[in-house]
Amino acid sequence: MRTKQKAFSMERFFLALGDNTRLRLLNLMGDREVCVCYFVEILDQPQSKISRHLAYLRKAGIVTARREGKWMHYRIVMPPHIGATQVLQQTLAWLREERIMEADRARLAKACCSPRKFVALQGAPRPKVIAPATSSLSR
Amino acid sequence: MRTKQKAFSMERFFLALGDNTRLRLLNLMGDREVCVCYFVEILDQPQSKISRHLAYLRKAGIVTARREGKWMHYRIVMPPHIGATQVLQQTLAWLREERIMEADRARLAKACCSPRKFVALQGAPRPKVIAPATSSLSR
DNA sequence: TTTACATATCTGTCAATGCGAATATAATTT
DNA sequence: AAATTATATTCGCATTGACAGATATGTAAA
Repeated sequence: MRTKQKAFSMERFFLALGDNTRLRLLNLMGDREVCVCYFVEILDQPQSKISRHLAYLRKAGIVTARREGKWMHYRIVMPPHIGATQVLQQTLAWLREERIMEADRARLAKACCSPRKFVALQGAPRPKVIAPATSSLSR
Repeated sequence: MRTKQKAFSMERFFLALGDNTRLRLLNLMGDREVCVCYFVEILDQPQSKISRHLAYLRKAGIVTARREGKWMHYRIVMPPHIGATQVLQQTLAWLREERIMEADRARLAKACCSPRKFVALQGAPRPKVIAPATSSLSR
């Protein structure tokens, strides 16, 4: 059983966005579900670092995880407040406009199209576009 | 001469929003210019704490200060990136919807209407609505 | 059940930030 | 110029969070 979630807080929400690695992760997710192994390859950072930041985002209520065999897939979920949802949408739009973020997305696209070039990704499940993330409020 | 500003960074921008005191300050400013003494009274926190957080917001490029005699007035300025501007606007909208933030604004309104009830505010310059904050981009 | 792989968590260290208390600076008044 | 008012900065300490490296857990394959 998962440890009890702290109540959603505005402060925590913004703190979660206040780290470059986490912003890069959110940018890579965008509107799709991405396997952890892709993050590790694309960002070229130690796996433990990626995992820690994903956990942080999860605790802040910004992403959720789904296990599929030995792979974990992460995706963005809209937070339980309209206001937060709209801020997050704007943030994602902002990410789409940043050069560095664009470069990350390009590397991900490349890895998806020809995973053979990324030895570590042989056989890993590809990112999949998902239905537009909805706020937990708009049921 | 002011010490050199660090370049605007997305990370820094969100870190600046990731503190409850700073969110309350931004909420009180909204679309007006507010004197430090009002913040101290309304939030009922030590002056040094208020000042430190205002300095943080200033360094993050989210507010500017203007001196008028012995009083300092702070106001929100839109950051030098369209994306940041839009996120900030959404954030302010979100603040307007939060209960606790509403209560702060109510106290400010009260202090403005009858500063006599707030001894410390006798003679202090009242908050003034300003032209809608514009991004430094849209000159 | 052993092994291998993917991911998560723990450990120790370091830097950043929060805080109250005290002090410094700037403008105004006396 | 001294005293007063408004605000800013500094100090010492506690907390948080980032990091690399080591280790633990969960799942599947052999």
